[in-house]
This record gives sequence, structure tokens and C-alpha cells, in this order.
Amino acid sequence: PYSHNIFIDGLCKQKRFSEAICCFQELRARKELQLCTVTFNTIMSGLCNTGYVDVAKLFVGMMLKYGLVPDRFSYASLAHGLSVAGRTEEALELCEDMEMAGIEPDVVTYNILINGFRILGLMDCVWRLVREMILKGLEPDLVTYTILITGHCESGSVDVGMRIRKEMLVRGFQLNIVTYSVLLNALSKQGRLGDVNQMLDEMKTAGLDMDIVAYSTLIYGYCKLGEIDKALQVCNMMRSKIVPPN
RNA sequence: CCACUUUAGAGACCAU
Repeated sequence: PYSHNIFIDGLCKQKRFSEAICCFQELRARKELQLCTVTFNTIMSGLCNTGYVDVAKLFVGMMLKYGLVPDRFSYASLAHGLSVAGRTEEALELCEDMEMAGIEPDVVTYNILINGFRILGLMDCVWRLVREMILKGLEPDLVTYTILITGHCESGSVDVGMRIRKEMLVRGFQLNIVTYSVLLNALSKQGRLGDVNQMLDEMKTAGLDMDIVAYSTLIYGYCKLGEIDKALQVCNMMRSKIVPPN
């Protein structure tokens, strides 16, 4: 029953928007299949992830004409598009509109905005939002923490990043491969081989599988650390495994 | 271990 949405999503994810929109128009012309909010969300999300936020916004007007109301997915897609474009203030306003429309911000909403301010390097705004979400009874999740670590590592304080990692462990969070990749990247850029090895030990203990980004990060990191033989070793290890492409 | 849509990580390439 959702095959048309799945199809449009596939086209969007391959950035084949003209075909996606063709398909969309065809659905629009054929009355028996109803366009629904998900159909619009799929297109908008695809556009937003490709930098066409303003085009995506046009679809909001269109969906309203169809009597469809944007849901939290619609708002999240747009807010994300704005955030990664460095337009986090606009994203913030959009989320306020969402709240006015009766949709409460959730962890994803906050993560999007927090990441937006992280991209702008505004860590004070980042923390302001973290405090705000906690006050609203929302718990920062693994994604939130990863953004925080990324932000601090980027702004030069890998130690703060490591402290947040410790905080996560204390609070019972299992770091995942993304979080470790962030740390590996920052630590090797800082020349902290000892810490890199400690993280690798932790990952092994936790039974985490390396993925393609982690491998690439580690190979690059070892090269930066001057450990070319280690880098080659990782290359060979990677070759002997099946690593899903991204 | 999964079936319609939203959030976090690397490098390379290209452009500037």
C-alpha cells in the first residue's frame, strides 16, 4: 500500500528529484491514490538533504492546499535542512511554529537544533538547548552526546569530549561506533596515540564492529600519528572483512 | 534482524 512512497523515497535518496517529482505529479493526477503527509515528507526530506530547503518549503504550501497538515517529520526535515545550511536561527523559529501548531519538540527536534549550533561553533547555544530539553523532561540520548563530543573536539577541547564520554559511561550509555569514530578522529589529530589505543581497547571490549567510516578514520589517524605500519595493518584487516559500503 | 518519511562520525574528489 505504501509502494509509491517507497519508490519516491528511493528516487530521492539517489537524488533523482525530477523523476521523484514526476512520480509525485502522476499520483497527484490520479485521484484513486491519495497523496498523504508521508509522500510530501519524503520529497521534502530528500530536497532538504541535498541543500534545497527553500524548494522543500514550497511543498508545505502545497500540502496545506491538499488539506494535509505538516507533522513532526515534516518539521524535522526542514529544520535539519536549515541547520546544516547554517541557518539554525530559522530552524529554531520553525520549531517554535511547530510548537504553536501543537506538536511538542522531542529529542530529535532538539538534536537537530543542537547540531545546528554545533556546526556554527556556538557551544553556548548548544548547552543552552541541552539544559532546556532537560527542563522539559527530555533525556539527551546517544545522538545528543555524540553531537556534544563532536562540538567540543572541533572547538579544540578534546579533553572536554573525553569527559563527556566518561559521563556517558557513568550514566550507563554504551557508546556506539559513531561516537568512537568522533573520538578516534579528534585524538589522532591531537597526536594522542595512547588514548587512541585505549579507545580501541574499549571498542573491542564492547564488541563493537568497525564500519567503513571507523576504518577510514583509523587509517587516516594512524597516518597522522606517523604509525604507517599500523595503518597498513588496519587496511589489511579491512580487506579481510566484509564492510558494508556507505 | 529489518520494510512508507525526520537527528550524530572519516577521508578522497570537484568547486571556490
